[in-house]
Amino acid sequence: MAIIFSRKCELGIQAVLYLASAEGRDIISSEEIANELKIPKEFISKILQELTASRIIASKKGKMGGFSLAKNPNKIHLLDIVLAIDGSDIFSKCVLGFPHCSSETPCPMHATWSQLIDETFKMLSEETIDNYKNKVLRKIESLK
Amino acid sequence: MAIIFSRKCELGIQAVLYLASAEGRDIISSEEIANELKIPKEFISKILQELTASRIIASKKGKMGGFSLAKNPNKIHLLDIVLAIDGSDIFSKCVLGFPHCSSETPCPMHATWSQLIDETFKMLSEETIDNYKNKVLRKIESLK
DNA sequence: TTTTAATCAGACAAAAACATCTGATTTATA
DNA sequence: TATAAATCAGATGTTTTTGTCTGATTAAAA
Repeated sequence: MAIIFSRKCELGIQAVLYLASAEGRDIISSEEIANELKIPKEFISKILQELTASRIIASKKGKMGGFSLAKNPNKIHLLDIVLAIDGSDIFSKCVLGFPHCSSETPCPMHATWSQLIDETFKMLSEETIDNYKNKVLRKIESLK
Repeated sequence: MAIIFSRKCELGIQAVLYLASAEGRDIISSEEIANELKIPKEFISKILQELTASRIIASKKGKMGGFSLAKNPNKIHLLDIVLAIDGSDIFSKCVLGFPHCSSETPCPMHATWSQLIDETFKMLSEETIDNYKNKVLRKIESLK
């Protein structure tokens, strides 16, 4: 089966969007995020740790601890999260799995695929969490 | 790590392109394909079996047996191979992994992502094996 | 008719991704 | 100061994907 983003990356984006949507409320626990997004607490905790290490979000330990965005949501791009969790392979690796695929030794699909990937990269690097944070609450409603 | 096509799908496209590039030569063994593409014979054999079952390629059993395209290369689209091996999830599943994502209950990225996926679908459904078969030989040269 | 060389089918093995568990550490509050 | 509630770190378990192996079947050629 083909996939675009790993499960960890999907949930990482969901979680960051949820944190952005909770503006005004200082700190959110991993338990609340897990409950709202209907995903396992243990798994999202691991992902939140990775995002904290990448300084996309910040954590506060101890009682009343939890997570918050590390910067203004209009400064966090979708691309930041994708690179932090999945890395850059999707943008650089050969779509047909050939080794050393480049414009010098292109695979058959290199030219056509590059265009689509460039567009995808552009979108992810331009769109910010701020642009999406309101939409996530509506989606969460539909999960209930 | 994120991926687009599964490894089986990558190699499936490679193999079909190789068969297309060998026009005039009636039948090609899985061993030749494996040697040329520098991939394990056993693995590509399994993939060739799947492509045979989907009637994208045809097989001939027994001594001097092997594989050939099941139809004219300008009738085989990249999409046919992707659907046969990876299915349609990549075109229909939510990019953020939410359940039941649609234009009625869209995820935050639904609209932007749909555009990119539609373009990708269009490309894969329009481009034929015929358009790419010559390029694969040049790529194979670079593997040697 | 026997041998040889190929695909086919299904079981098996290894690696990666996904998910969970346990215990340590941190910090607010009673 | 003791307790409770949170993150953190690392080990462990499970599932999926990737890759391999074995034996059966098929068909060409000696």
